Amino acid sequence: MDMSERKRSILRAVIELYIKTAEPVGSKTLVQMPDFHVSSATLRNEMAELEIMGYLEHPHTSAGRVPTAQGYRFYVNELMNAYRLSVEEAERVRLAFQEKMAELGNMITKAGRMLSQMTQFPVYTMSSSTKAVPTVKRFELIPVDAYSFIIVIMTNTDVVKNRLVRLPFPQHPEGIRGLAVLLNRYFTDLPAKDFSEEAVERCAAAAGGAGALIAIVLEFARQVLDAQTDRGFYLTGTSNILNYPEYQDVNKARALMDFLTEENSGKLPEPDERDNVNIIIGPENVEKELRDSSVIVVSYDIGEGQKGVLGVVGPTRMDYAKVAARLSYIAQGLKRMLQGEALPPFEP
Amino acid sequence: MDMSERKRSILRAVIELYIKTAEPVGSKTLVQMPDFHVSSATLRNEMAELEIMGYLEHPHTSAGRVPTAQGYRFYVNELMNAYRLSVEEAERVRLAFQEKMAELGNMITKAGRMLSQMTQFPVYTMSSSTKAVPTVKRFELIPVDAYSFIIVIMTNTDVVKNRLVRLPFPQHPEGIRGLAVLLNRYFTDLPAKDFSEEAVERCAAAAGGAGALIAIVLEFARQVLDAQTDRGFYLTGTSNILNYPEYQDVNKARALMDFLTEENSGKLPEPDERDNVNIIIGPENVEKELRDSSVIVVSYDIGEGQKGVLGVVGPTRMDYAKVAARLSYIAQGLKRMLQGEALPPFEP
DNA sequence: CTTAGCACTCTTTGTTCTTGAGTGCTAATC
DNA sequence: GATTAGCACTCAAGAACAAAGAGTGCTAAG
Repeated sequence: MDMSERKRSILRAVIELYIKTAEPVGSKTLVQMPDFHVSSATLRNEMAELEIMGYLEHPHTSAGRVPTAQGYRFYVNELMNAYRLSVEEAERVRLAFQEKMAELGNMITKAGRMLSQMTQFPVYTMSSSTKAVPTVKRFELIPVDAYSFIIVIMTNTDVVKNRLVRLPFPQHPEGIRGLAVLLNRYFTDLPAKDFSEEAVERCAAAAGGAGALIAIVLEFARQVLDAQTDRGFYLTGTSNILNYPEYQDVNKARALMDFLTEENSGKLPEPDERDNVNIIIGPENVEKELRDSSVIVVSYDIGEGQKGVLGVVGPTRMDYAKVAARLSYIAQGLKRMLQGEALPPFEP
Repeated sequence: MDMSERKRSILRAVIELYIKTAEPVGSKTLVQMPDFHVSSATLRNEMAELEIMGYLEHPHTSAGRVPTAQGYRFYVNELMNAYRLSVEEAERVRLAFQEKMAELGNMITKAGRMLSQMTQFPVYTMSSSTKAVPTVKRFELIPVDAYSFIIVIMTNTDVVKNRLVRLPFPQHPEGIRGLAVLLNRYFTDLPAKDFSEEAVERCAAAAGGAGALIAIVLEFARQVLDAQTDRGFYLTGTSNILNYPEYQDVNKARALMDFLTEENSGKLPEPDERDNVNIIIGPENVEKELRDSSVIVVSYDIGEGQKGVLGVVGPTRMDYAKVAARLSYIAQGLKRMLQGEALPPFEP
């Protein structure tokens, strides 16, 4: 049984109708469409064959057809027309970008919120370091007054963090500056776990009076380096799923929502390849909690050694073309913003 | 009609049963309790009076009694026994604090997650500045190499932020250090909106070649100061509400969930007074989206000029005593952690 | 004041029946 | 050989109805 042109267009019609209505599609509905000039009986025969081929299924005898995961997959790979944002929509997004991002706050967070609002689906964002082990590239200690100084730490991932430290005893600014030199000598380009006791002692010996501060600085360095492996997880719009009939069953909704949390951020799909929009359909998901849902996910470059991940979660009946288009548009904008570029009216 | 001792204990029993079961409480159920040595008829009479007094109500003729908001209020004010965490529970929390907090990340966030897990309700946290207008207390510019330097900004709220700036043209370290002095002269203790054109020009004139960098530094300062008014909102455990029968109606659940978002953080209850556990019952809420729910909220001191808010949202049928106890226990722990104290086995 | 008793109300649950959408199959038609 | 008309069949969903059960309010007696 081969995939005739007519079968393809029937399959496409069934899927697109089902995406819109969430109702099983029957032969009668199809016959009313202007696209088909055949009788309902013919459509029934074709649909029966599509069912045998695995693209459609049947909740029960007297119901219309519903796409299977395999059906969606075929649709995504072969049938789907690329969705192009309308000029208005693209412009609206661009303006929102300009405006919202100017408010500062976390740009990534804001972009996630925008995307969720546009798609009406939950959206997750995270960033994951691609550089293997984070190390300190440079220590900087700035004396503020006799009782306090600021630690500034730059990592090999070009992240800069600081902390104001208050001391219970006065400390000479020169001692602090000297300590910085020593710290840079002993502890740069070293993963946190290699901050050895021994090195601390040698450094303390060289530092004299300021040696007592080493532990404080290194503790902060450890925290910063640990935070580098942090996934910076953010999630919005989960409650949107309650809008869709597939999650009217509270248990299903809860199962998905419980899964979509920071704790599980490591289990959420990440794209296999940079800048590629990945579509994972229902049972294709590794995690069983996602097997009834689909995920569209993309990654984008941010700074050196870091990539960002942006994903949309929804029912398998999801307008893949539209969501993918919006997702990649936002990712594109985000990438530019993060690189500090101005925002040209980028490609829709 | 006065509130006899017996009425009080009947009211308490009804409320506590209803909190446990979410089922209307009838006279038969009460008569089975060992606490009452009267007949069901007597209980019925008493309950009818409690209903007239406004503490109970009746979904329909043949149903048991359900507490009204007024009933809960009376319970909270007069009837409720303070709930004391068991030693085991307190100890468990203390250990979790020690462990989880050591992982760093945002302590407040972690505490929120713990509380949500303990109560099985959604929890929100935010911090709000109590100091009126944020200003820069001190600018610090650290030259890194000819093409880059780090801006460090300390605010009057003792927040320190920094940013690495790359320049398209080389800049002499001395010029940068000189600029720092000028910035501190012209722009400290000044709200962001008073960074006038005029002041920028005067400063630029004095700075010479490095004057071009003023705009960059001030832009960052503006961002930092704006972020100071940020509420640092965090929310967890929203999906928990789906566990409770009062939110089995998907529309109700969605209404609440849609309301519980960052955008509405300003509308969420904040305690009237520092360190006081506030209980807001159903219709007592200002926001109509919360009128079917209750909120327990507390604030705690963090650093100077900042207070933190920690709140729990749940159905009006909520174990007020238990939740309040847990909430304030966590808030207490959080406060200590944030003040950098070690964790003694604090009061349950 | 308390309680036993009883009629009454209203929700909940289960049952049965009907309706209608949609199918699969067969036989006739192009 | 592909298409179509026709028809019997299936099954979910909804309506209508009945029965059960929980709980009430009231009355009259203790």
